Amino acid sequence: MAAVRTYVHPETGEISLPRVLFALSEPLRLEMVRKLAEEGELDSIELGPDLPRSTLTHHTSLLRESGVAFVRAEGRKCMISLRAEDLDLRFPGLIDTVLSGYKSARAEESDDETRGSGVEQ
Amino acid sequence: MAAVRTYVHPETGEISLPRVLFALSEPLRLEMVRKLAEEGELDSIELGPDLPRSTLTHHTSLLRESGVAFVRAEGRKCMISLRAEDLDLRFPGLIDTVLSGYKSARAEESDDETRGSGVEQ
DNA sequence: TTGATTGTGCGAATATTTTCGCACTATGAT
DNA sequence: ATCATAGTGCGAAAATATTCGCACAATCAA
Repeated sequence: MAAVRTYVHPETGEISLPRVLFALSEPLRLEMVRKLAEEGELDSIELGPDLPRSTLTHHTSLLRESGVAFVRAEGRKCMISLRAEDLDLRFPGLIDTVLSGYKSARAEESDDETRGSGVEQ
Repeated sequence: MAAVRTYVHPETGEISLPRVLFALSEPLRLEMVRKLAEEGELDSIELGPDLPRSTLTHHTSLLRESGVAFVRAEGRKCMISLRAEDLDLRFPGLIDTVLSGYKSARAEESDDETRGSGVEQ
């Protein structure tokens, strides 16, 4: 037999704005969310290849508990996806504006690096 | 003479997304930001009438340092305003979507209260 | 069944945040 | 000058968050 791993998720209507913002305020998690938005469902190792496992679990749990991510067991793996539709129902436009702001700030940073170091491709 | 109180603010281009999200992830500060958005410039006491002064200073400093609020001395008072234009230049739409999400979640909560307690106005 | 892989949960160390009293400075009113 | 008011900054306590080793459970493959 098999006690399949299950995960509890807040319902869409119960997702709390401060908790979502808090989840997104951590650079590591913000980057995870970007990956999920761009690449769709990922297993947790793809989400944080260099992190110790227990640290990874910590962050994915936080994303799940805050309503940002949906988690399901798939064999040994742990598949994670962004709850984009739910978030958009609950807080319309939020994830999009956060991610596009993140993207443009990142683009700017790599500009800086390129100019600052004289690196040219 | 008089060493007038001055406040340092990050430039628009230096405002960091995680820091802004973190600033907004605290319920107390989120409520402050809502007040600032709705009522315009306020002095710090209007922003947190029931808070101890040093706690108030802590939160307004955090809002200022994260680029969310602009602070200026006015006599003895400390006038605080939302850096709405700067934030919108840096992270277009962010503050609006956060505040409208906050508003609708709040509306829903008071719905709950009303229904739950049978209170009717 | 054995072994390798993936994830979980505990517990402890560390770091960060929050709260707030208190002494102090700046300002304005009398 | 004196007094009351508003705000700041320090420092300490408490609360939270983060990191991660380690033992363990679940799954799959051989």
